[in-house]
Amino acid sequence: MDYNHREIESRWQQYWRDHDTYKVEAKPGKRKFYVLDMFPYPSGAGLHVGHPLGYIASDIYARFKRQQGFNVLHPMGYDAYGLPAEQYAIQTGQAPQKTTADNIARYREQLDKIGFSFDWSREVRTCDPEYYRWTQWAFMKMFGHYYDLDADKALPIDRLVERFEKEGSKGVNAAVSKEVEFTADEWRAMSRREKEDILMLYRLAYRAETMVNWCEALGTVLANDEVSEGVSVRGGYPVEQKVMRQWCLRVSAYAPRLLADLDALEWSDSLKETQRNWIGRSEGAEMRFPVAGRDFSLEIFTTRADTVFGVTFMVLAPESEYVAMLTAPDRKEAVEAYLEEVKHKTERERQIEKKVSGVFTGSYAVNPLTGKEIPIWVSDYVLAGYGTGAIMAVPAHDSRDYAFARHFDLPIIPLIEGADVSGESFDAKEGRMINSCGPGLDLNGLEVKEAIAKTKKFIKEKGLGRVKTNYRLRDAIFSRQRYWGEPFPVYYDSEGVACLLPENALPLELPKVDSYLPTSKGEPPLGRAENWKTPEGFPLELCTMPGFAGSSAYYLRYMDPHNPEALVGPEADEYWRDVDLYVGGAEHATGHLIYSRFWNKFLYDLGLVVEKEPFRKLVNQGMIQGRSNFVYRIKDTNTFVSHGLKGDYDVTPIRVDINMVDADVLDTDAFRKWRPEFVDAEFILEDGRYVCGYAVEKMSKSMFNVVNPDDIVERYGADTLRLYEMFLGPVEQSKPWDTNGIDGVNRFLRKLWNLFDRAMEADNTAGMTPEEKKVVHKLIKKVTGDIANFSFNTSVAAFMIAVNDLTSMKSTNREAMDIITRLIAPFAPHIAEEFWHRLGHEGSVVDSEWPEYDESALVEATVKYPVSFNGKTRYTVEAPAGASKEEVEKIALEAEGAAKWLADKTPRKVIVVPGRIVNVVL
RNA sequence: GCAGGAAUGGUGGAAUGGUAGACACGAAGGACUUAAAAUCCUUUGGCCCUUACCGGCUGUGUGGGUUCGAGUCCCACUUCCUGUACCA
Repeated sequence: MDYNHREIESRWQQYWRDHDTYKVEAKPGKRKFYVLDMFPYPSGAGLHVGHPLGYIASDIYARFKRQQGFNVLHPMGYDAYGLPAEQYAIQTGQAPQKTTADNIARYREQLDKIGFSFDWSREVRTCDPEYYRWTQWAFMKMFGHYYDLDADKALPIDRLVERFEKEGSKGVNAAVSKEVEFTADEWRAMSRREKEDILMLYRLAYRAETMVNWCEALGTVLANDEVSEGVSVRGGYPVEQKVMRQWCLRVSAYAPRLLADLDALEWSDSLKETQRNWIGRSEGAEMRFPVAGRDFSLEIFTTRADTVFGVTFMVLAPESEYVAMLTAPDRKEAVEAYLEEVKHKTERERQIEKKVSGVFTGSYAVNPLTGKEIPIWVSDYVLAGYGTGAIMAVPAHDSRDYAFARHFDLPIIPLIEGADVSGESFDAKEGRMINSCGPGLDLNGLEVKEAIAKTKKFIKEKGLGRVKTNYRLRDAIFSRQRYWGEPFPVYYDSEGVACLLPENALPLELPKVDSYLPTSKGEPPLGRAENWKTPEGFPLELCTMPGFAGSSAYYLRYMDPHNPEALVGPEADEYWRDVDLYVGGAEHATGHLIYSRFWNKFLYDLGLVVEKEPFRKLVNQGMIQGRSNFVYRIKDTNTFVSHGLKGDYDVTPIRVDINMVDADVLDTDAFRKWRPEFVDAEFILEDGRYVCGYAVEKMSKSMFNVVNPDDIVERYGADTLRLYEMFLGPVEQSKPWDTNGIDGVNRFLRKLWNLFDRAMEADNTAGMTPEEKKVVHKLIKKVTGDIANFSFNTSVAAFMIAVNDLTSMKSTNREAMDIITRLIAPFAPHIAEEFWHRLGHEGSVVDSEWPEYDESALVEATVKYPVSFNGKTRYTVEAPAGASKEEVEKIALEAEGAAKWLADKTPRKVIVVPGRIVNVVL
């Protein structure tokens, strides 16, 4: 009987469906294991061979754990809200509800063909009202809480109101957008509107003015990467900087915990490091510089308190509130001109150009340590969003300040012994201080680190400022002027105050609209929805939530997907707790993986989840890149020249569909038929063939390099696809897709099939021979270890070796086949299921027991000899079965010289092979 | 600039500090076949020696170091990838 993958795979997939094989329930008392994949965005292009890479790896792991006796939760769903569906809707008028549902159906069909062990009864879709009611619910909870820094957790906003009523803002230590001070009496005297405005500064989900890229023509906010040189990438419409009222999440309040809890996670160092950088903790001091002739001070943040004696000017961010306050009347025109210039640049442009620009305000600050007056400037190299939006400039020891000082010819005072600042600044935090002595503080001769500590202490004692830790992590902007997302459960009352809908109004369903464009008044598309108001007639929020909203807590919903009372019920949460293994791309390092951790910590503070971190172990699978092919058109002709000859012509490379190319040789007839403009194409061939060039790029439809897993499954089978994707190399590594090796993997499965067939025919009921036992147990040991280490390519290789060995020893042993069936079940579940039933077992191989290996089976085939050594020590030499006693002894004795360093140690075992010592075991 | 990672045959890639190149692809040769496909066998890092598959030398980006022994550990450098970037 031949290996017929089509028949086997469709039969067992049907069996799994019929028997609900992958359905899982919480079983208190049984060890749980939660394996999760980052759920996909169902794009119109369908899955390509890169998508399943991580899913296959996690599926193998999930099946392995299940065979080891764990109760494994392995769900799947769809991150269904997103921009592409909306763009498509705008272009075609098709409802995103419909296109998304179609795409999901297609994804499901493709996923099913690969034989994953997902429990589909737990599927979630972020665009499903029964799911997103919990996204809206979480938002409401965040709106209703603030972050108390003394309790170091989120507390109900009512508690804050109580304190305000009793004591005003005094003693309240909370994460806040802007410090405000008021007494209890003042609070009580405030209007409702005023109180709400104050509370908005504290809420974890809050509305605030934020700087955005606004494109008038498109009627929407654009991300920085959607803007280039002041115009929108799409359409080329002008874009300006604009302050807009946006919903935000106070993620920054959790920065210290997000940083601290990173340590205990089993994530890759690089990913943890990326998150640490993103959170960006820096310790420093906040200092006040009095403004000359005025009764207020400029607050700045610095990590280099030691360099105060070298401050020769101050710089404000253009958006800083200080600018208006400090601009002298005679400088007003110049400053305003500069602000206008900056306004038309995007933040990104400001960063890329790096052209030094700025303007003097006409005001001076007083250096609190020297009493000297220093000019205050405005420049866009200072960011409004970090620290206080103002800096003290130390040109000798900061490269940005240095460039600015050189450009505007401001003084530069070196503060570190031996630092040459004639050509560039000396930024390193090392060396001995000089020129740093003033009234009350002398830093001269101190090391930089000592000087920083001493200065911090000084400014604290003298009341010049305070020690402060800053974080780079900013609050997340949570509004989008788009249609295809979760509506906010928010309305605006007659005073314009943002209010929550009652919880029983959830889910607030996304209404139908007739067009997905902004309204003529420039409102988001929801402005077109009929009756988009509360029963009382108050208008509902028109923005929707961003993509990361729905993906922030989906892992919790899988635990208890049909619970109508809660996102996750306490029993389900107590049992499943957290994700033991999370597999997905590293591109989410600073997005989803921060937001999810934040979301989880918030729910943890509320006592709704038991674990403070959602993802215990994380594996980032590499990307599978595409291999694009190119043809070379000679400029202004319809003649194409083969890759090797293109150097002789002036050519334009054009991507061609890889389906028309076989081993880089173009099918010229197919190419002529591909596009009307190529019908008359002429070719200049080499050796009678047209050879294409190639490049490794992202796999994408627009690059014509997409390989569809369905085609591979159809031709070779799902088991081959699964094994091959694992065999390509380490899961974590990115690699281009190439089909060259796939025959080898398919050949292996056919060999395994034949080996099994012969074993069944032989009807051999004897036990394994020592040789068979050795092969099989070596395999158990290797595969068990490799799966645990996520090293699937080497396990596939181990299977190949074992099958080759058993084939060449003409093994027909059923016990050996039984063990191999269980071992290969996670990798190639269809063929394993087939074997399992042919071996006469009941039930699915999914529930078979993972084999234990027998160390003695491995040692048995190895000879051990006692050998005397140095006339004192006795130890054993372990050698392959083939080596003779004399040979081994001789080698061991010859190695005596090399082993002399062992003189005062007692070796237990020296492992040798003919020719040299391999290992000395102490 | 900063951070993290990587560099091994024609290719993808293996190697708890212990026979480098597992396994696979590709290539070459052979068997079977009218032929092809499929399958099977042999060879396959480089160089050298030999009638004799015996043997030798060399070899994991470069230069040093630690070690009886280094692809692996340490230092410096080169190149590439990935992330991030005026964060004071």
